[in-house]
Amino acid sequence: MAGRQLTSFEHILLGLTCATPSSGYDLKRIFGTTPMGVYQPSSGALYPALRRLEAAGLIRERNPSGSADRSARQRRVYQPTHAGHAAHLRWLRSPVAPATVSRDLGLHLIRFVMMERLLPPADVIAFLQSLASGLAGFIAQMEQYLAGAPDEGRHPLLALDHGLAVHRASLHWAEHAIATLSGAGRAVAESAG
Amino acid sequence: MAGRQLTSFEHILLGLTCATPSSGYDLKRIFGTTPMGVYQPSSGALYPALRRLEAAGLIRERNPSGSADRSARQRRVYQPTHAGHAAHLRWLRSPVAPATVSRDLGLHLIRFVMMERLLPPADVIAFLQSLASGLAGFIAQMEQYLAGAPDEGRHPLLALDHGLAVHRASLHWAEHAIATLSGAGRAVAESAG
DNA sequence: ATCCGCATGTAACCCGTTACATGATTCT
DNA sequence: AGAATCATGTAACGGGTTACATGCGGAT
Repeated sequence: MAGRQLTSFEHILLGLTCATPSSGYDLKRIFGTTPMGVYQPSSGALYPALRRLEAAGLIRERNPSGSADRSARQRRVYQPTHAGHAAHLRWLRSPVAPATVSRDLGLHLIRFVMMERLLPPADVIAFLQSLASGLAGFIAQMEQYLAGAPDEGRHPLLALDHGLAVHRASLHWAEHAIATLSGAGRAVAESAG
Repeated sequence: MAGRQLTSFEHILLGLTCATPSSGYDLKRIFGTTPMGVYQPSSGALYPALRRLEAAGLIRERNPSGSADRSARQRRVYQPTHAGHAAHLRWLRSPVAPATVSRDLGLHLIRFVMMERLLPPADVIAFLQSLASGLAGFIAQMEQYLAGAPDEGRHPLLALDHGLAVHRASLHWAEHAIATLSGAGRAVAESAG
């Protein structure tokens, strides 16, 4: 069973190997060339994390079949175990904590990307709705704060405006995504029905 | 001189003590009740950081005047030294690295807030302009990536849309802030002239 | 007298960064 | 053969989190 819960980084690595079995180097390149490859993990973070996932029984090395262990190094390709796949799905389905919706927004976006073809459309919609709800709550809090405690100078007010603007953009995006995906889901369901 | 460069956290603590001399507990409460007090530093992070800043000669304890050192504990209020004030100003004036404009956006916002009344309006405007320029570059990169490598599924494209939306919101905010502050600055200059 | 909140501090643990080391494969 | 790249790994270091320890102050 789970000794302790995984790091965000470990969850992401697990998800990537679930999508396509990869070696550490592959994963590094994925982070490097991927859309938002803003984060480039170091070797000292990547390989120990993979060993931890392996020790936890969530991923295993593919193709230990070659009998001769000579030249056994070079290109360890990892793939998820049953437990690993289950853990990944659990992570994808874990609820959006309203309190951390702002801080973990990037992580939620990564989860959203990884949900495709692993979660039924209804679950994805529900995820986006809870994300939107959390964002709306956060925005409401900021508006309330802004109404209650003004007069700290122009810059703090402008910074609050920034927070409001970007979170409203996220909220609008979530609503747009819900509309897009539920529309497509309905179309698929209709064409199949 | 500077033994090593400071952490972002240390820079923020230094800036807060520059704004108003504070004890560790004060700082903790500031993080707790401040607008975006999303981050609540732990005692194990806060107090060692203050000691590091003290050891670096950037802050010092106020009021060691009371001759009796008995009950010398309780409520150590820190204030910046000359070197600390200078270091803070250097940090506020440090250029916006275009490559990290997205990752460090929150930090740049904090810098912006702390610039008020410490930096001349022209420097603030220049800061916002370089921030806007970096954001525009980042947006252009994302648009280019989006045009070049499509067809990875709907979710990745939507996630990219999200990134574009929030960074466009940041860019618009920066332009609005520039307009607001330069307008106000001009008005002040005119009324003074 | 005691309990609770203020206030500072410390130790164990974990993990990421930096920098370096090493072996295999491919190119010239 | 030699150089560059692929590919994995390790050691030192730094700093944050968690959890615990401690002491002072005011309230009942």
